[in-house]
Amino acid sequence: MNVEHYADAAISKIAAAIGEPARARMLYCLMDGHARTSTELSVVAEVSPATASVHLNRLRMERLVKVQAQGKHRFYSLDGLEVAGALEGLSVLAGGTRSKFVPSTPSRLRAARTCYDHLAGAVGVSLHDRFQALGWISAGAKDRAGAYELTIGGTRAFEALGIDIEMTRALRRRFACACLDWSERRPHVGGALGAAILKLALKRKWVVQDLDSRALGITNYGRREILNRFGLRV
Amino acid sequence: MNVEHYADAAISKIAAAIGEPARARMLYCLMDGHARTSTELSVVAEVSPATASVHLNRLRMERLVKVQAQGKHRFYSLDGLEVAGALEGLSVLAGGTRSKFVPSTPSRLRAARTCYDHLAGAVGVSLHDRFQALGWISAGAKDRAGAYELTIGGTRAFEALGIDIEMTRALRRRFACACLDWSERRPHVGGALGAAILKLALKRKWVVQDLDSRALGITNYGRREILNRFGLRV
DNA sequence: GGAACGATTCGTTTATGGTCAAAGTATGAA
DNA sequence: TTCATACTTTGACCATAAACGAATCGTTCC
Repeated sequence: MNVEHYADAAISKIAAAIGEPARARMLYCLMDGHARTSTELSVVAEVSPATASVHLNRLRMERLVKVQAQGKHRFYSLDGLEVAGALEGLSVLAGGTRSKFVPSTPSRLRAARTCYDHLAGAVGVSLHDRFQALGWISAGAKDRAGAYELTIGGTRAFEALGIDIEMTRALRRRFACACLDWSERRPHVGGALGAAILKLALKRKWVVQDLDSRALGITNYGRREILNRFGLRV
Repeated sequence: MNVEHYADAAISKIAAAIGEPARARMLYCLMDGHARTSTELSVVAEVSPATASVHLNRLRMERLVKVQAQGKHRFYSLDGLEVAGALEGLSVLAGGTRSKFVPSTPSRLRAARTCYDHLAGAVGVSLHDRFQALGWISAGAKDRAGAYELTIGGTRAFEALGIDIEMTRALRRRFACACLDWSERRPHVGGALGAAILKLALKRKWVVQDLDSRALGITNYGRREILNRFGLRV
């Protein structure tokens, strides 16, 4: 086996991994920072699940994506910010001066949107910051990067809003974690707690879901509620 | 013809262009910022001139390199800093943390080296600045970007050093131009005059050439001469 | 246990694209 | 003009890898 150890060879392998339409579509889709299953990505890439699996395996070999098993699902996501950085470098070339991939999405996506199953966009980030400022959540232990602990006050507050924390904790997934929002470049609340918050916001009609996109519309009622309850003007 | 107009498609085409070993070698080689002929690049890429030509044509289509015809030579160089930026983004992934392409070249390259057929590196840049300060060369007309004019004093001075200016002018190539030095990020003297200066420096044994690289060694004699003649400590 | 589902592996087909020899074009030198 | 050099284009060949159906593996839910 001929081991290549020159930088240009390493670059070419990585670029080749990106340079296949189906794989590029997957990576581009994952640039919003959240994980997706191989089936979801096969739809995005417009290939069969079998083909998507092969592609994802290759991307994993090249350290472009990482995978996290969760029950019978396997969630794929970009393996680090450097990967997003490299993709952005390429997109600068791709788009000429009109780069900036995220702003190319409708601007309403920036205000509020779903990120897999939780609340993202400017609203998601604002809430995240507010929850921290109010002392409802706090950064978890060092060894569990990005995880959040719920404080006693936070538990009471979320319960008061109508979220069943005990049941949320019982779900087989990370309870609460920092999910990096690519357009905002700042984290919002992900995990089971994030999902519960989105569910609540939808149930209470603070936001309404766009059927064929990840965009969320904030209702006037929701705007008032968020201002009153969290002191946030959105 | 199905026109793709999504960013992921554009990214994949560009990444595919980079993701071929021979092309990656060419691009990586051009990251030092100076232009090379297709023949030179065919050696770097370890393919035949014909194959190199095909590759370079594709890189040109993707706006990764640009070409500048000069007599029967065609000089290829990276098409803009964005390209170097994108390549660096990839090299971060490729090399882990050991990226930084330019500093990876031996530090002696920074002192003095050849740039195609003329003198580059810190010494080349210093001399360029000194020639301007002494009023030997001056920036040419606006419409000939990067070209230099030789002043009357400069003509006398170079003639006194032993450079046949009339003959140098007769060569079918740009007489004198600013050649951007990637490691220094500042220009040195290129063109026929630059080549004549290097030839002189080699003939007078101010510098000696490393056989298997572009590095130049400055002799003690050369150090003294450059100090005496130009007032430069190198 | 077994049914249902998600995901991966295997085997085969197909096509894209890298390769170079040879011919062609363009420029410079004698 | 003629030759030499630098480079590109063309055409034919071949290897790599992308694609999918079918079979398999692994997990969850009755």
